[in-house]
Amino acid sequence: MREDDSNWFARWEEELPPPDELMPITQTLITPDLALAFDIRNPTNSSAAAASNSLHQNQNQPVPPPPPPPPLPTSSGLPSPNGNPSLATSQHNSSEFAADSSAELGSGTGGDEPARTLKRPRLVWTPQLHKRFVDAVAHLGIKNAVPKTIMQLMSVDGLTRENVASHLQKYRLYLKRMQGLSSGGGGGGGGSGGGLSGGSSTVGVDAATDHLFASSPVPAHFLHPGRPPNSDHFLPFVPVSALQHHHHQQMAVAAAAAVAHPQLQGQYHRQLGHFGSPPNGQFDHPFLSRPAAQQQAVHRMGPPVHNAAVPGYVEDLESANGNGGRKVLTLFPTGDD
DNA sequence: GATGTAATAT
DNA sequence: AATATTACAT
Repeated sequence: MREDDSNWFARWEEELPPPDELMPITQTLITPDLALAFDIRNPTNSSAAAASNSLHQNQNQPVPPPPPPPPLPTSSGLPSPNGNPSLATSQHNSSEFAADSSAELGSGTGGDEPARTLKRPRLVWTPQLHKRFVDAVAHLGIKNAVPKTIMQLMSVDGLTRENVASHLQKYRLYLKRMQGLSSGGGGGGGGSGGGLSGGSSTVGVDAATDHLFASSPVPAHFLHPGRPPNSDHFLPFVPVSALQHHHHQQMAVAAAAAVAHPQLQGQYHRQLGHFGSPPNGQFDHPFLSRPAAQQQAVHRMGPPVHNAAVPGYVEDLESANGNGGRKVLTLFPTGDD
């Protein structure tokens, strides 16, 4: 029963809202989007990456040697690039600013700005993004396909050379392995799923990111070194710039970052490249399980390469970020494949 | 410095 | 598991 109202002051503490109901004040002070406006990011990337990232890679074609990809008229109206995975399970992610202000007021603590301490979230290689990658490699040719150039060709903002390098490394292993156990079958290319399901018995133990790699057809010449790609057959590389339609404010960002722990992790999020989307209605999966699915009902042009019905690669996005609670950077896929 | 590769870390 | 990071050789 109630004691005495006069004693309320004795237990005022109990009236306080539980910790889980508290929201850091910093949360509402500065929105992530606002943060973007100031281009707060981590300078860990090399100048090249930074340059490429910071600037709009409009018609800019930083790829001197290789054959210039012809602009393809992608009739994709690009409805709304909002097919954004998880955008802001925001909680106290703006910690950077909190730290920032406190740091400044606190008398320049060592001067380590959060902006410099920020770590960018892990990149999530969506099938779409991977395809972009493959296309880039295909057009560059195996020889010129080095991280830097690939990165440039991909024109995906936020993508770093290391991202590509890491991915490339794995991808090469994948190709290697594929050559081993698939000469004619097409286990490799078309994605006849059979190729990789069996289980790494032939060559070494490698196979982890295969689903991803399998989601995108592998250009033939990848497996047969010694024959230069005839010309440009595929790769409707569409200069992202072409589609860059800026209208209202900022359209929802393409990247998503989720924070989980109040660690010293700032959040990074910015407009990530929404690469062109060659019309295609093949991959219009509801990419996300969340109420934010992206749908692109475009039409396809022409299948340059035979691609078997690729199994809907619809891994739960959750599986990617559903882990302990690391934040992940997801370049949103512009439905195309 | 950029790259390739293996090993290791998160 | 999927990426990132590191170490070392090129």
